[in-house]
Amino acid sequence: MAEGGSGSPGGESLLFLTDEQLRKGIEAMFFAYRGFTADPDRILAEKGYGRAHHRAIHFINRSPGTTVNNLLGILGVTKQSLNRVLRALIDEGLVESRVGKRDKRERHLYLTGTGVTLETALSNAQRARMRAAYRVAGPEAVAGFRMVLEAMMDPDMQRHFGAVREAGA
Amino acid sequence: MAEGGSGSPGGESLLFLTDEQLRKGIEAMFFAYRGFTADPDRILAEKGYGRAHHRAIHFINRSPGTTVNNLLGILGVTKQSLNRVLRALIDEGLVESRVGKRDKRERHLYLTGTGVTLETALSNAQRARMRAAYRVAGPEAVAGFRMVLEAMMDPDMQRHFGAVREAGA
DNA sequence: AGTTTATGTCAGCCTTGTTGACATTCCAAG
DNA sequence: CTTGGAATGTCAACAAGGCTGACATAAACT
Repeated sequence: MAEGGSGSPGGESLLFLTDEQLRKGIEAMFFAYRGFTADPDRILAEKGYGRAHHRAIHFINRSPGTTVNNLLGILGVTKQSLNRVLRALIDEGLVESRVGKRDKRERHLYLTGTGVTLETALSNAQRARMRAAYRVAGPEAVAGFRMVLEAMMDPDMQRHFGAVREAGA
Repeated sequence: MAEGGSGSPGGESLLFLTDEQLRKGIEAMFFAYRGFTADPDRILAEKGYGRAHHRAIHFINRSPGTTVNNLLGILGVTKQSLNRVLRALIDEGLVESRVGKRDKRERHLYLTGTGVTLETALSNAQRARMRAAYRVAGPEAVAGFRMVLEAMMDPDMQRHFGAVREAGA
């Protein structure tokens, strides 16, 4: 179907990027993102949480002691939206909020034992899916995967990507 | 941080997939998906539409004449949710709904001229972003990217992926 | 004739995003 | 010391877009 008529239809002739090939990339992102979130979503639904809670938990786990403002920058939502989610997590004992030592306005966020337990369950599920995909695709594909994804981010987000700084309380 | 201590920390030794490398893959998906939807989101917001409308428009454009049931399977939402979106698009003249010739229960969906115009704007923006990412990453990376994404999909969705059948009215 | 299928629609609820307004705390500059 | 502004929290209201349940209709199938 409108593959170009020339050679190999498997998507190999990638020097010319036809609209059709780009369309497939777009749809691949759509379908893959759904698969990517499916397993955590199931776990979260059982506990009465949503994807927003997952994101907060993930980034607090990645950078323990991160501040609310920091999280806001990474997650790209309003403080009100984040606050609603954080309040639930704090009230239910998954996240601890400590007043900053140097700057007492800041709140530093940490996962509690319960929080770590949920985070582990979530990321185990997600890692299993990703590991399976990696295994099917092979090592070179993984490198390409990451390279394309990184190039697709907004520049501001590339800054946050992969940076695990411990954010001293 | 827990990068393994051995060789190249850039994420090259991909035969052993450390949790840290998988975490980076997970975050890459998160940040990249945001970048991926950012441009269309801006265009949609101007017109008073959302991502749900975009998805409907995209798949109707991909498979003109597709039925509502078909779309439901692809999009993975309830008919009530989809119907709300479709009603808006039909009322505002972006989508046309034709009663099926063979089976008159079915409605076949088509983009109108206006619908095609918006679709073009949306996919131009998205394709530009993807083309830029592809160019930065190179042809081999693109192949890997697509391979990993396809492996990350739910099996049911792999069925829909890339299939452009014209769905005879 | 009765059942199933495809669709539409109404009502209500939830999550998660938004804006706007306002209070508190507290660092830092004047 | 006072004031400005930054960081945070919180209240209210709203919208998009998911969801469930219930019900209606028309057409197809058996």
